[in-house]
Formats: sequence, C-alpha cells, structure tokens
Amino acid sequence: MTVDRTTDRRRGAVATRQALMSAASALFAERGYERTTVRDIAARARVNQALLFRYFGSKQALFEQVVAGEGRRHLRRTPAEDVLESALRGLLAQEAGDAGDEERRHRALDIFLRSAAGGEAARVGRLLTEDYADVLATLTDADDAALRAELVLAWLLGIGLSGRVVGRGALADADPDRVCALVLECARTVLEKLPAQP
Amino acid sequence: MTVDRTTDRRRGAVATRQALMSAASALFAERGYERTTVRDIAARARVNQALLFRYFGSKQALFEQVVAGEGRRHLRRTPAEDVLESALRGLLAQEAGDAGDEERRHRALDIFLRSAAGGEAARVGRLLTEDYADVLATLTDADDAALRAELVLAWLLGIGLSGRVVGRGALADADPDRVCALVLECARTVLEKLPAQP
DNA sequence: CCGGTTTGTAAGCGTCTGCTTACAAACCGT
DNA sequence: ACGGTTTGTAAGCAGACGCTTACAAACCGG
Repeated sequence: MTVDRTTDRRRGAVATRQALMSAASALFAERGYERTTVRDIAARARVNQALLFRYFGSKQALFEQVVAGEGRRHLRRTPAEDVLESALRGLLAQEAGDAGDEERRHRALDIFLRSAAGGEAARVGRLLTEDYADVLATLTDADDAALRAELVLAWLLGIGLSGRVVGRGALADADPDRVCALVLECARTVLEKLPAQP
Repeated sequence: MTVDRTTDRRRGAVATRQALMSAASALFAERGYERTTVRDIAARARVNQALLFRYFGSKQALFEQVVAGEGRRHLRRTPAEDVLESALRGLLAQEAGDAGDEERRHRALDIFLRSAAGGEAARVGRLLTEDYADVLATLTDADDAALRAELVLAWLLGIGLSGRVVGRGALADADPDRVCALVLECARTVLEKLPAQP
C-alpha cells in the first residue's frame, strides 16, 4: 500500500514532471523563454531544480515539450471554423481574464509571442505556426490557400504582439467585440473574396 | 594643428560615439536587445567596452538612443502615403538585400521585432509604434482612424515577425510583389472602405 | 531485514553578463 | 615645457545563469 502522495513530501516522478511542466508553461507564457530561469520554474513547482534536469535534460528540452503539448491541445478541440475567432479573442485579452477562460486559452501563442525574439523559439515556432496555418488554410478554396492562411495568421500574431508589448493604445482600449468584427470580416475577405493573381 | 584621426589610434569622442551607435544599431537589428552584449558592440565598433559606459551610461540608454535616432529617421523622409508599402517591403525582405537598400530600410522595426519579447523594448516600442500609427492614421477619414491604423500596423508587424522567426513557409517563398498587392489592397479596405460600427 | 533502485536535496562549478576602477597615453592652453 | 583635461586600455567585481555532482532518504522486491 502506498502512502498518500499529496501530503507526502515525496510525490512521485510523474507528479513532479507534471508540476514542472505546468509551472514552466505558465512562466514561459508570462515572461518568455529567455527571461524565465530554471530556478524560477523549480521554485514555482516547489521542486528542486536538479530534478528539472533529471526529467527533461535541459531547459530547452523542457521548453519544446511544453510548447508541443500546449500547442496542439487547443487546436485539437476547436472546430476549424472557430479557430480564427477563438485565437483572436484570446490574443485580444491582455491578461488572463476569468479563471474559466484559462482552459480555453491559446497559451502556446502567448509563449510564442513572448519568446519570439530569441533563437530558441524559432524551431518550435515554425512547427506551431504551421499547425495554425494548416487549419486556417482549410477555410479557403483559393489555389494559394497557404499564403492567405499565413497572412491571416500573421495578422493575429501582430495583434497579439501589439497588445502584449505596446499595451496601451487605440487597439488595447477598443471593445474586443468591435475589433473582432473588423478583423474577422477583413480576414474572410482575404481568405474568400480577394481575387487570385498570376 | 590636429593629427589625422582616421589613421591615428585616437579618433576622438564624437567618432567613437558614432561608431558605437552604428555598431549597436546593426547588432540590435540582427539579434535584438538581450542577445546583443556590450562586448559584442564594443568589438564591432573597435572600441574598448568601458567607453560605451563613459559615453552612454548603460546598455539600456544606448539602446534607447539608437532606437530613437533610427526610428524616426525613415518616417521623416517618407511621404505618409508611401510609408505602408515602404515598411511592408522592408519587412518582407528577410536579410538585408542590396547594400543600397540599407539606407532606406526601416531598421527600427527590425530592432523592435527582434527585441519585442524583453521588457526593455516595451517603452521604446510604444513610442515607435505610436509614430507609425500616427502616420497611418492620416490615411483614413474614419472616426476610429487610430484603431484602424493600429490594426494595419499590427499586420505589418505580424508579417515581419513571421518572416524573421518562422522563416520558411508560403509567406517567405511567395513573390514580394504578390504579397504586397494582397496586403495593400486589404489594408486599404480596412482604412477606407470598411463601414464604421457603433 | 537487506540491497538496489527511485526520488529529493544541497552545494557548487564554469561561464557569461553589465558595469566599475585604476591607470597610461595623447592632447592642448598657457 | 608644464599641468590639467580628454581619450583609451586592462583588469576585475558581483551577480546571474544553465547545469552537474555527491549524497541522503524513501521505497520495494526478495
């Protein structure tokens, strides 16, 4: 018979791994890769930092695993036609809104935006944006679907970047519903109505 | 009579300051703020790193001075109606193209994009994007000009971010003229044709 | 109860960072 | 030619970083 792990000082390898990944995910989303230290992560997870290296090998490996896990989670359970609006609303919300929204949040996009400057995000960023672009590409029949999808995704990322870095401004102060309506209408124009060119 | 400074080991304070700012500008644009070290800057400028602190006080102060100088230079000598296309073409060009384009390049946007993750870029980023948004806002008559301008600017930044971080993809491979035409047409829709809402 | 494995801890290593200091050499007015 | 100022140099400091190591405690099959 095993002891109750929740009150025991020893909680087991899998629980420790999960605590580290959860803490890392939150910190990467808040501060980005470079500004998050392994000591921060270990402290938030209430875990000795040496265990981080035992279970993940390196900070970089932990990062990739977190993004991979967090990244596709939301895409998996959101219908393609809702991804655009869902991601946009998540990016428009600066800080975490209601606690209930946390689950629905595209945390991977947060992490990407906050870590984009460093070279570490390049590889995972490529994979992540590919996934999103692929989903968006299914929304159009144009022969250059991939290009149009990437343009729309770029718009989403730019809006998120503006909100996160610039913070204050007309975009930050505007009603999210209003912005959503403007962007979605124009995005649909890009995806559906704009004529193809040679 | 003074000695020829160009061959002398001693080149004078103003020349040293300029060399540091020039080297810093290039490095910040290539690697961003955090990944550029004061030793890198000093080495590129062929200057002892202690002089960086004598003339600028801190790395952060040098950064702000570089962005402020570089930032408004291009805006000053580009007519408002050309800013959108000019900035977009600069952001679409991944690496520095012809040497002649260097002068015309919006290096400030490069620096911003590569440094956006860190908190240091926040303040200067705010000022910089405000300048660009103000110019773009003059292109529309809508009552919510500021919001529309920021949305268009966000698109530009997102496209630049995609190109710099993601690198490969449909957007990177596409013909810049093609992308330019698509984006400019849609941007004009946002600025001019899209109806206002309550 | 014993011996090996798993889980957790404390301390520290080597390196890099922004920045400072102490000092030498060139300059320039007088 | 002298003395103070400006410009440049070499060395190093204190702290943070990612990561490693040596060791202790808990666990578990036999």
